[in-house]
Amino acid sequence: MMNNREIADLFERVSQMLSIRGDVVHRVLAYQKAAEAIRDLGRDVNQVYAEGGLTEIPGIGKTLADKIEEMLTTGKLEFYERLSQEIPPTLVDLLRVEGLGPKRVKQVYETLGVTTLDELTAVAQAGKLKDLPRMGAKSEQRLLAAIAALAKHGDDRTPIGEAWPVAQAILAELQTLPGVTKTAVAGSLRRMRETIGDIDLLVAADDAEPIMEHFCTMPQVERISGRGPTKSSVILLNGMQVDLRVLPAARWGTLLSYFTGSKNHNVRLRELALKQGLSLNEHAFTPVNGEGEILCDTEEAIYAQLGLPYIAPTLREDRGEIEAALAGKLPQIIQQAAIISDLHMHTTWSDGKMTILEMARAAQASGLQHIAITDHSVSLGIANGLSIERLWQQAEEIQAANAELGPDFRILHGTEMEIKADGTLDYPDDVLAQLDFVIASLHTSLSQPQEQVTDRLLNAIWNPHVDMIAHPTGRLLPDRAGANLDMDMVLESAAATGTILEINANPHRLDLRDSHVRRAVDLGIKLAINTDAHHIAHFELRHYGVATAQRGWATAESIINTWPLDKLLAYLRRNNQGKEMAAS
DNA sequence: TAGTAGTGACTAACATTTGCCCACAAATG
Repeated sequence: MMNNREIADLFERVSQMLSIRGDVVHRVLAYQKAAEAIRDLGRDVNQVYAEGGLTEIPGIGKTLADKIEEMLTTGKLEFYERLSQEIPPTLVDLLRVEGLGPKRVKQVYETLGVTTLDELTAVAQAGKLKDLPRMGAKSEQRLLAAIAALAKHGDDRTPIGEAWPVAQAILAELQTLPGVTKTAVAGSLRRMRETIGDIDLLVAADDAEPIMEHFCTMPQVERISGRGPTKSSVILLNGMQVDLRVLPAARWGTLLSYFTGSKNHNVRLRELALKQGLSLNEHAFTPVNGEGEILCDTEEAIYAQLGLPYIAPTLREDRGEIEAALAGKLPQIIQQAAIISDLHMHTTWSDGKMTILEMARAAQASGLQHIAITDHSVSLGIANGLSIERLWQQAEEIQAANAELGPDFRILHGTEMEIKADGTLDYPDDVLAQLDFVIASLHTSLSQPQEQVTDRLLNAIWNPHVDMIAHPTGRLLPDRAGANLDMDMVLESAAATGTILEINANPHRLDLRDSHVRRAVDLGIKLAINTDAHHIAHFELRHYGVATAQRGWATAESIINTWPLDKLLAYLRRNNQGKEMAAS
């Protein structure tokens, strides 16, 4: 049985093979779009197929639905096998080389018989590339350098938590240069995607040259991959690519909008502009037949010109936000300022680095009104999980801390309890009943078969005392995929029981991920944005979680961290009673 | 290829910068 990722990967591959073959762009795009749609579906494609709903997925018509059916039922795709006879699938690897596109790949395949990266390296070293039409010695050397760079750094996307600080540091430096009036992060980093391909930076200044010069000669630059009057691109020593664009401040809005993307969102905006007889680019709106640029110094002005309400960067993925904006149905997405609690954190009682009081004081100082202390449970020995006896000792310390902090702040006593490999929970019900907030989590045996690991999670969800499931899949970006959960069942059960699902704000987790958040919101599931802090410094990671919630179109009402304490406690009480009644 | 209109055919994605070779491919959102 193939899963979403496998089907998306195969469609992606087909799309690239078609582009090498030179097929019409619409066909290439259709497979590309289908790959994205399946990858970000937020549901198991097998389930959708079983319901007969494949063609309701945007971008999936009859032809592609048939192909998905073939893959799901036979595990293969005849079309791909046939295409492979014509275009060797290994050619797709060549596209990863910077500077090699579909046309060149086809050229080296047809003229030199090159099908792999190794063969490409060999012909380049032998000097056979430079004699091809429209190639030369420079191109050959460039390609060899690009192949070396690929081998050294790979082309994997970077987790946002690693890219963000790098971008902020460079931006802070550029900000100090003379003539710089504005700076911004753009691209997928501004849209807060969970992983980042490259860092896009913008600067407003009238004279770009000195800024480009400074940018290209920063000590952390390994090499310059492009340098022009308004746009430069460098590779850092850590392998990350950083692009910089410099334009005058009067064009800031169009520049920021263009560079923030997504590409598909931009295309949609430009289509809308064309319907008004205006061409939109990063410089301005320009009447298609005539003079008179319309400059936009803010993004708001662009959307206003197009007759749309402002669309936040975290929504700009062409996943229905344009249609929603046109219909006046954009969600009022959650804002970080609305958050008044953090319900998942650790202290020195288990594997945290700070005491209960230190965590509480820092949380209060950062504007929160209540928190839950949720140390690990007994069976997670590696994290010094709490025995029942120590749990009650901790309760006393929390009581004392609450007394000390006074009425304006409240510490809830909770736990992050193991869901053990056999599916049982780490504390008995009578213990859980005495806690303010019970989290259940998977940390071990994540690689169990889907049914088994899903059953473990469902058992926890249906327990009357379990209030929330933390980081449901247990994934770690970029390398650990997490448990192979049946998310449809997990989400349906959470909806049925009122069990809260966490959006873990740690940028290596962001779990639930955005597409699952979107689906959870549709199902009316309540969500929590928690930092899972092991140190007060980790409270600063909250914005990653907020952004993920925004990317899932979550409103404040869906996020329990915006609720006052009495509302939260009433919800938890009502839910526990509801589950108990359902169980009896 | 998808979508729409109508059962086979037609239309449909924007707009730029850079490098390098000499008219275009690749890369960017």
